[in-house]
Amino acid sequence: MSSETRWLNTEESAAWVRLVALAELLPGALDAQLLRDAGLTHFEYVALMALAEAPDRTMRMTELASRTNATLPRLSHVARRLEERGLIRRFPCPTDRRATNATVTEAGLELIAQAAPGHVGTVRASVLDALTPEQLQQLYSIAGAVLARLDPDERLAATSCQFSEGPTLARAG
Amino acid sequence: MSSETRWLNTEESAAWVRLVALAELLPGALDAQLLRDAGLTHFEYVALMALAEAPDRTMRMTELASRTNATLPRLSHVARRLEERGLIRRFPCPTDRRATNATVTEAGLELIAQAAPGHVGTVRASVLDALTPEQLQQLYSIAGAVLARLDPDERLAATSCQFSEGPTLARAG
DNA sequence: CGCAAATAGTTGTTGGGACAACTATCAAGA
DNA sequence: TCTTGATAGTTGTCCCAACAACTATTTGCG
Repeated sequence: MSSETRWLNTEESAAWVRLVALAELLPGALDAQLLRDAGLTHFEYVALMALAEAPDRTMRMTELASRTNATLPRLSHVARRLEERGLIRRFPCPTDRRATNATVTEAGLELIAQAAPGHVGTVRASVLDALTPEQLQQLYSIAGAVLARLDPDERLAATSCQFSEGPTLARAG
Repeated sequence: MSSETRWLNTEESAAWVRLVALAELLPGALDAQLLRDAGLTHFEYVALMALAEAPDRTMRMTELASRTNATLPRLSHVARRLEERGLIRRFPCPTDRRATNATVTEAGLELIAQAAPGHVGTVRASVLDALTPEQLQQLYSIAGAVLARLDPDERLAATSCQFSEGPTLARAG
């Protein structure tokens, strides 16, 4: 076993408590706004967004799960619900009959196009506007260092920019 | 309505994506280790720890809920489960018959004393050891700035040090 | 070819958290 | 005093995520 436990000193404890509080509150705040304004959880929003920005607005379930940091069972349940609401479609992959492809429908694109401004507003109001440009850069580095520990495979690192002024959502509107 | 949406620029988007990934992965990592090694969720661990460090190892349900950033219904359910496991006891407050006090039992103290080293190890391995002292200070400031937006009442700010080398856990052992 | 192992996905069950509804008690004021 | 409103807590219901079990297909290899 390990030697004597190295307890946290004052600075470590203070930073840790705040980080835990942040990790606890942030998901709820994101879900609350999106559910209220668009009837989507944050996870559903991210999944639809990932599909919207994929080539042909289509992606393999496994790849989508990886990009959104979800297990395949979780994504499967969510995909069923989204499909029932007409926001995505699923169809078997022609080249690999084990696989399933998912596509955002027009209704799905319209929904995220409608939801995006409010979501970005929440992101700014609750996080980005509270930080200086230096802190934004620091946050990037710190989160990167921690993710290297928490997510060694860097599945999430592959997540593309979800907020570009890009043409995807413009087309969707 | 608001004017044109200010979409995120490259730096903002990159930092945001990482922060979301961190907030998504961290709670699961903490729960996983504690559940595996002590049969406790991270929330249960924090609640027990808060009670262990309270005067008389006792706290009002409302205050405990506030310190752990839980709604009262959530805490009530958790408290019932912890009480069924013999880790806490609940009894009516003598001075206010609406209120309930919760106390950690000896078994509860023993469990967290046994769980604490592993938990601190996980905290170090997954977060603290990945950061420089400067980054630790930056994280403290950044999280503080964001919490001021997410948690304006600063309920969590009152959370005391949960990791001191302090005598509380020593007494518990 | 044929079989074992790995991969892709779905489904069922379980457990926890959010929310609403409810009871009980306290506090403030006419 | 009595009555209104606020406070403290519990309970019930619904929804979502974790996990395990399962089917189906593909791949690797003898």
